[in-house]
Amino acid sequence: MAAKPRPKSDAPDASDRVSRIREGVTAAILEHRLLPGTKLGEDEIGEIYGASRTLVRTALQQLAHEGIVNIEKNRGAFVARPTPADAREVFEARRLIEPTIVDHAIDAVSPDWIDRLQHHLAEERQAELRGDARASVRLSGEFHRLVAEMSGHSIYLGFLKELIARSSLIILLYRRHDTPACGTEHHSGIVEAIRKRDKQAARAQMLSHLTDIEDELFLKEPAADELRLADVLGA
Amino acid sequence: MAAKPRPKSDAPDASDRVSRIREGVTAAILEHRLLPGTKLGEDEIGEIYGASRTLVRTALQQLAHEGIVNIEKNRGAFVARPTPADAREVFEARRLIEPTIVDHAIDAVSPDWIDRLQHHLAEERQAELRGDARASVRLSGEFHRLVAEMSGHSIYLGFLKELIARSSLIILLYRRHDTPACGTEHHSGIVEAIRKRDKQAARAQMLSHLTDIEDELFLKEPAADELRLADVLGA
DNA sequence: CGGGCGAAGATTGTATAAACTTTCGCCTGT
DNA sequence: ACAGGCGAAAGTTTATACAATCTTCGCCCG
Repeated sequence: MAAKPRPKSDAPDASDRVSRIREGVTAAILEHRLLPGTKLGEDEIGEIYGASRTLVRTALQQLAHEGIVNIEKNRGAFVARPTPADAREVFEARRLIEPTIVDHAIDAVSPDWIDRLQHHLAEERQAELRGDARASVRLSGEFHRLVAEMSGHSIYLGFLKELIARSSLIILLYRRHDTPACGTEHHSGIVEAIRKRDKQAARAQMLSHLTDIEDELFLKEPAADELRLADVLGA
Repeated sequence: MAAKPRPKSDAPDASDRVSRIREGVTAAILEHRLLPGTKLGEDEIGEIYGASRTLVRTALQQLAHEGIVNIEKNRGAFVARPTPADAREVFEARRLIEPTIVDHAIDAVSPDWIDRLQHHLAEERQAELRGDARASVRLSGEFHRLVAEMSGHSIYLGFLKELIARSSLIILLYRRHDTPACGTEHHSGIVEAIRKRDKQAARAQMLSHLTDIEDELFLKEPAADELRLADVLGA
């Protein structure tokens, strides 16, 4: 069954050079190493990955389609800066989609998947324990992606990938305290519900988890740091 | 042909040459003039639109991301051929998202929007009356997009655009009879419910409308025409 | 001394050319 | 006659060169 005569074009083909660039930049954004508004010069990135501008451009266009990069004509690519309105839309969409995703995940549950989830939880706890904020942020998002992969719905998975990436930027911009981005114990509870095949509980916990995250945000028009100046003057 | 003297227009995308290609090809696919599996050669398209392969390639990559074109490495771009499993996922996603969209549309209702919807219904009826199947197919999809635009949710709108485009391919491949793709009278009923601000009725009618469409499909593994051979041998 | 104009530098947008992959016809050997 | 492989042709992928545009900084004028 491992035979893959024709790998689907959507496969996470890590050997592809464009994908390496895209995933590298995505990781940097999701780990909050690249801040919103940062200019992503084509030559600059090309130098780093040893690729020509053609490939860099392709990768940046994909990221723009995913909503985590803005491309301004004749000016270049920048890490996106979601507005509070964007933030509300993203979380509303997640509250709509993710409960349904866990439903399907439970339909597809298997010991193998439970193992994967538990292993992921262990990684999350480990990162949190050693105070690795970047890994924590990344793993928090990956948990949700893992559940979506488990559900087997490629459409929902694709949508959720976009929503998670944007959420990471939103949390960076608008969170109130320095609280850990995503409560690991919430994830643990969701895994428990999945293991018990308790759809009701899983949906409810996922929903309240998402609500908790959004409640930690301060979604007022003045963005986050010193950059509201740019917003006020640029609007 | 001289370049368009529109130097400062920050129009969304309509004046962009890449967008013209993308929208042209999209329209051809949505109107069922380009059939699934059709090869989309870069030279071929470039010739038609008077553009170099660079721009064509950009457009095709965007279409691939939207799911209506498959790009096979070193082989080229082809109009996508959704599987029955894809079809079920697409319609499940639509049943999840679109009722919520009409809810928001009702929150944003205004006489201007009602006018636009009514005008669209008139166009639909006109196309159906003169037996213009291609226009009917396109307008059916555009109705749903219009409601999504009305809702003001850019995230939902983006998702739905993808789902509508894929739906058009699915309907082409799997519909049972030559019934009109999308009942105009259903749309009319939905508009009425929106006009009356009756969320309950609007949601219900949208849901049953989508269910009706899916029920018209024959989603068995042997795809449509002669191409199941490729599936059997390729699996 | 402040502000606007203009040229140089830098960066992106587009086109073209080189390199590689696949495909298909044709030829040879059995 | 047919299977198998060689080779040219077509097409895609990547790189590079050129054109257009924006930004920056210096200079001149008020």
